[in-house]
Amino acid sequence: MDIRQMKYFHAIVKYKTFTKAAQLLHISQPSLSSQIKDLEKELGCVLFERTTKIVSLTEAGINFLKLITPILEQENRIYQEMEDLKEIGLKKVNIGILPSQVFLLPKIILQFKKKYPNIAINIFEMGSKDMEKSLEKYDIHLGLTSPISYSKFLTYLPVYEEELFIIAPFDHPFKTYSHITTSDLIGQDFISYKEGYSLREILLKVCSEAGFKPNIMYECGRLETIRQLVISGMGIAIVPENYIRFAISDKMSIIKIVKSDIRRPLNIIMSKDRHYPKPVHDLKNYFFDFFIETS
Amino acid sequence: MDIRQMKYFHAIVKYKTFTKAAQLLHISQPSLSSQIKDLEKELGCVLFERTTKIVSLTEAGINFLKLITPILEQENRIYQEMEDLKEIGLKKVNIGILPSQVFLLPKIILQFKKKYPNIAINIFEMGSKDMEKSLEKYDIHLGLTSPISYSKFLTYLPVYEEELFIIAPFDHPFKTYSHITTSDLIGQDFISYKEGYSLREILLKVCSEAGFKPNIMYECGRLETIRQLVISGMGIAIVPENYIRFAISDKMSIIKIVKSDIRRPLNIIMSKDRHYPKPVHDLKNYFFDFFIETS
DNA sequence: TAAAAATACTCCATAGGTATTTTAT
DNA sequence: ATAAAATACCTATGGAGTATTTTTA
Repeated sequence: MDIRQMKYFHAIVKYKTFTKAAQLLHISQPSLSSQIKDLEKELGCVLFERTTKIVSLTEAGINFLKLITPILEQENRIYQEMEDLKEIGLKKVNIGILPSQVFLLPKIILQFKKKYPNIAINIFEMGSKDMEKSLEKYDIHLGLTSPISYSKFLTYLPVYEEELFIIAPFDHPFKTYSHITTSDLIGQDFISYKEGYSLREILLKVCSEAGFKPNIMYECGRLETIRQLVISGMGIAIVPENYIRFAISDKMSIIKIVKSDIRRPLNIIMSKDRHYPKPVHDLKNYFFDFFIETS
Repeated sequence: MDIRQMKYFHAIVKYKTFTKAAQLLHISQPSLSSQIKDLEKELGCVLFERTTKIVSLTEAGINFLKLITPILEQENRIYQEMEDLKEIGLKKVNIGILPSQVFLLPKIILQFKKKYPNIAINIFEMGSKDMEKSLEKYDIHLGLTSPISYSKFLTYLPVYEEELFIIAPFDHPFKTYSHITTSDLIGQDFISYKEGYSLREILLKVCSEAGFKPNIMYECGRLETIRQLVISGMGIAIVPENYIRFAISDKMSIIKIVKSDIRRPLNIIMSKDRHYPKPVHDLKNYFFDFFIETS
C-alpha cells in the first residue's frame, strides 16, 4: 500500500468513473484499473462495486476512504511545512525545566531574545524522568534537570549544586530552629514529589542517611501544591535552594539542612549525537554562564 | 514521497545507523542510502547530519519525523481495521434525521434490532442541508429529511406529508382559536430555524402565501430551544405534525394551520449510485412501511 | 450501440542488489 | 585500523503505456 494508490482511489471516489479519474491523474485507464486491483488484492477486499456504467463504493471502500483521508491531508501538510521551514529556518527552541527552576528563566530568556528576537522559546515543565524521554523523542532541545538515571544517549553538563531546605507549617516546632540536621527529620510526616521526580529520590536519600524511611503522606507533581499542603499543616517537605530564593514563600517556616553532604546536582542535558543549531548551543551557554555567575 | 521512504527514514532514526536500519528493513545499506538521498532531494533539505561514524537528525529531520509519525500510525490502523471489517461485516448503520422526527425512531429501531441484533445504529440529528452533505461524504447511509434542494447524486423517496402547526405562548391571543389561517400570522414575532433547515424555508413559504415577510426574532438549530423561547413569550413558531404528536408540549398553545396547501414533505434520501448492504435496504423499508401504516 | 471497465501485452523507470571507495574515529 | 556511509554500476520488478475485448445501461 502506498500513498499513490490512495490518491488514485480517492480520485475515483471524487470523479465517480475510472476513465475520468485516470484523465485527471494523467495516467491511462487500464493503469488505474490495475492499481486498484492490486490494492484490493493487498487489502483482501473489494473497494468498488463496478459495472461498465456505474462505479460505487462498497462498505469496505467507504471504510478505506475514511481511513486514508487523514493520510492524504497529512501528506500535503508535510510538503507545506517542510517548505516553510526552509524559508524561515529555526523558529522555536523547546526547553524542558524542573518546576523548581522556572524562576531562573526570565534572565536567561531575556538574554537569548536579545540575540535571537525571532526565535520563540517553548517551556515545558516536567520531572527528571519525563525530561529524558522528551529529549529522546526530540520534543525538547535541551533540559535543565537533576538526573536520577544516566542515559547513554544523553550528555550531562553539571552546572550547579543546590542546597536543600525544609519547609514546614508556620506553627511547626521547627520554627524555632535556625537549622536542622537529617536526624531531626525522624518521625515527621512528609509531602513528596511523585515517582520520576528527582526531589523524591533526594528525600529518600536524605532520610536513609539519617537511617529511616520517610512517612510520605501525599505525593504530587507540582511544587505549588506541595507548598499549599505544607501551609495547611499536612506535613513538611524538602525543597531546593532555587525555589526558596525565587518563589514567594510566606506563611511557612524555612529551615536549612546542615551537616548533610547531600546536594541536588543541576545538569543541562542534551542529546549526545544530535546536531544542534547554533541558537540552541548559545542558549545552553547562557544557562551555563548564569550558574557560574551566581555561584 | 511515499510511505516506504517514510518507514526507511523512521528506521534510521530508531536504529541510529544506516547499516543497522538496512539490516532490520531487509534491504542493503546502499539501497537505503540512495532512498534517503532521493527523499532529501525531493524535500529540498538535508534530513540527517552524517559522518561515517555518527548519524544525527537535522532540525528539518526532526520536523519531518514529527510530520510522518501520524501517517505511519494511521497506515498500521488501516491494515488493522480493514482486517476487522472482513471478519464481522457491517457493524453499524448511520442515519441522519431531522430533530423534529427523532420521536419516530424507537419503533423503527426496535424492528431493525430484532432482525439485526449485532448491528449498531448511529443517529445523527441535523438539518436538511447538512444531511445531503453527510450523505455525499458517506458519513451516513440514509437520511429522513424534508428536502430544500435536489441533488442529482441522491435519490428522494417521498414517504409522508406533515401538517403544520403554530406553537404560541400559553397567554397568547391564539389560545382561543381552534385553528388559524396563514393571514392570521401577519404581524406576529417568529422564532425560526437557522439557514439550512427546511422549517425555515417552510416558514418563509407560508408567510409569502399570506403576502408578508415574517419578523424573525431569534434563530436556532434545536427544536427544544425554540420551544423554550416560545414558552417564555419571545414569539411563535411553526412546527411539524410529528413534533406535536410525539413531543411533550405543555405550557404552550398548539394551533393548526388550515386552508393552506403547504405541507412538509418527508423523504428518505440515499446516495444514488452507492451500493448498500441489505440491512440498510431493510432499514429503509422499515421507515417506508412505518409511514404507510401511520397515514 | 456507445461508453466505460477489464484484459493482454509491452516497455522502461527505479527500487534494490553487489562491489568498491571514501572517511572519520 | 576499522566500521560505516557514499559511489558506481548492474538487475529485475512492477508501474504505466497501447491495443483490444467485454459488458451493460
